[in-house]
Amino acid sequence: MLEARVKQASVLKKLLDAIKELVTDGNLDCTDEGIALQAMDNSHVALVSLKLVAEQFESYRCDRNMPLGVNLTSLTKILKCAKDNDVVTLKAADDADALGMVFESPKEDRVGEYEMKLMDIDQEHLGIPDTQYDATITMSSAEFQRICRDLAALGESVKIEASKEGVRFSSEGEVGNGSVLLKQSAGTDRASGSKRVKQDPDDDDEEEEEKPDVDEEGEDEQDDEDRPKKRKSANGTSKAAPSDDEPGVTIILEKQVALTFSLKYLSNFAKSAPLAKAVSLNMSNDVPLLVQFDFEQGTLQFFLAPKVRDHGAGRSPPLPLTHLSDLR
Amino acid sequence: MLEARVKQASVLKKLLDAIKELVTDGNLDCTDEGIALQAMDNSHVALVSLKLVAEQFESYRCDRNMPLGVNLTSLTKILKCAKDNDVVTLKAADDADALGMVFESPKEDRVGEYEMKLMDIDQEHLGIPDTQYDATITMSSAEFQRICRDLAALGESVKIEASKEGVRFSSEGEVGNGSVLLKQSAGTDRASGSKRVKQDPDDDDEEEEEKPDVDEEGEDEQDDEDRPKKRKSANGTSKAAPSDDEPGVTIILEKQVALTFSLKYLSNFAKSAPLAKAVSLNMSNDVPLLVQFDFEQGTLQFFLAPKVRDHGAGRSPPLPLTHLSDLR
DNA sequence: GAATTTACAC
DNA sequence: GTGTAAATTC
Repeated sequence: MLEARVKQASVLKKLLDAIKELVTDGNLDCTDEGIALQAMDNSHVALVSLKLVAEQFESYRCDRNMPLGVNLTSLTKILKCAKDNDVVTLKAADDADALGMVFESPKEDRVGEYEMKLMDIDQEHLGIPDTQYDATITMSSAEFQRICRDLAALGESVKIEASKEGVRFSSEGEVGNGSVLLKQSAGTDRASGSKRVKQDPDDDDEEEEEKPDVDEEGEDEQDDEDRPKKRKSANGTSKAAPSDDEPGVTIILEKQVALTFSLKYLSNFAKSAPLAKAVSLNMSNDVPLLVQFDFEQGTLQFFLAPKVRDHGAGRSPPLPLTHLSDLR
Repeated sequence: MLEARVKQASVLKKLLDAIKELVTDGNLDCTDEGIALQAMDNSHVALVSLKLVAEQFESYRCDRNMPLGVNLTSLTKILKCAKDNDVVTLKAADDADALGMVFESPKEDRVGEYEMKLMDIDQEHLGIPDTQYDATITMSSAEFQRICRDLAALGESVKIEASKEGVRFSSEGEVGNGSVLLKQSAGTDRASGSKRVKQDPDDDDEEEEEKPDVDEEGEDEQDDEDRPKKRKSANGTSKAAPSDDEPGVTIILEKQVALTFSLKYLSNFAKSAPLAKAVSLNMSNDVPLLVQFDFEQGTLQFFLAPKVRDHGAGRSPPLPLTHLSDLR
């Protein structure tokens, strides 16, 4: 049996807003480690992977592994019945054909109890390889969303180029061309040589926590320019930039990378911005992009294969990620 | 002749927004006591009864009784020509075939004059019986609206169950089931035995006025729990809970009641929420529900017959209230 | 919260 | 085709 308690309904609402347009049905895989959802998007082009870790629930109990097949549209409808500050308890009996949800107002003077029918979903569970990425960009998720929205007005795809100085997003279309260059924030230049460039979802560090005085090695290249005094610890790929207010831009670069992606999908990924102040874009040539949002309760990852290099002039659809091997 | 002056056009606007979807035409019955409108909804399932009392107008004069047949859609259009803070004067000559409206800005630097054609409407005037209700729930009108909206996403009808501990709204549908339980606020437990459970539209008490130090009898059952310290005076059925900020939930119970109603209609009633912070739900078994909003200028009542008990599984339309006798 | 757009209903 | 209500966006 499952009983998981979440302090703020708003977290779940934001999660569903973030993925419901990409995925309509999926299994909530409940284990003693937490709740995970992994699914291809409806056109089998992108992969969504959500992890909510058990420790970050207000309380969590899951006696046995169970995949709960949910329709995300229905789940969204029911979550709309919760106010943002409500405490949410997810409940499922071992043999349940329904997911129970209890919404309690902070003052405990209102209790909503809802039950949603479950469905059987064949789960092609993809083990996601622990890729070493050539380039990892950490930036404000809001800024990422803005750039996607702006460039989507111009063209269908965006070229993302990561270099030592910064990252450039550019798009071409009928009305015109556009590009946005984000320069790396001061004091965060981590060029090649560092072997910390990896995407490791099992990393135990706290997310969204600033630890300003625990900067490790690698500070030698840093010089104090009169830039915004946001110093990012940038400890690993899967970790978003610290979030005092607005995260700066951090680039960890093994190798220069330039890849082109469908803006339709990136814009969809960017809808997760309310979940986390920072987003990381992880790229290697000819490997699917990983767009990752780390928030207090867990991690939300999106994978998208790059477009083939420039034949078809942006008209070619993104590569489908149908098989696990495609993720390599 | 009629000449009635209203300080705030917004009150009339909110009133029209509240009922225009239910009723398209009706008679404004003008007497020296005030202005009343009573009409069945367009499908003759619900009854709307509005009373604006003469004393609560800024000035009021009505020499002889006259029913002014108005099209509420047209009236809404004309009221949109008034700003919320405008002073509105309604004018009608004794033999008038038109209703005159004057909108004056608070600074008196703008005057709008409008005239709306009247129509002849056969008025089947229903004397509404002064029912004693088994259960009277007073609660935040906004919360009532929220619950109707939430449950309408799940099913077509809602079961309302009033008991001593609280009131439960529940609905069942394809996606799932849902229920909301509101607990009675602390210090307001008024169980059976009290003979103050009646719906009396001629009650002279002030509405929406807190009189905190004039609590009458009936406080004996009250114990001080460490709940929110809103103590409601709960003086009578037709009186909404006091409204410092958010009214708590008050239940006056003669007898436990459980009735099922069409959510489409209840959601429509709930549109009156902007008129009053509190709403009262008055129920007896097999008798139409009374949903009542008390505001400074008067009272707005909605009556709706309950659905027949559970054959047809929520598909049966609500009972029409075609005849007065049905209201008993 | 307001304004716009879209969808539905008359 | 018009007008209103709901959904979405700013």
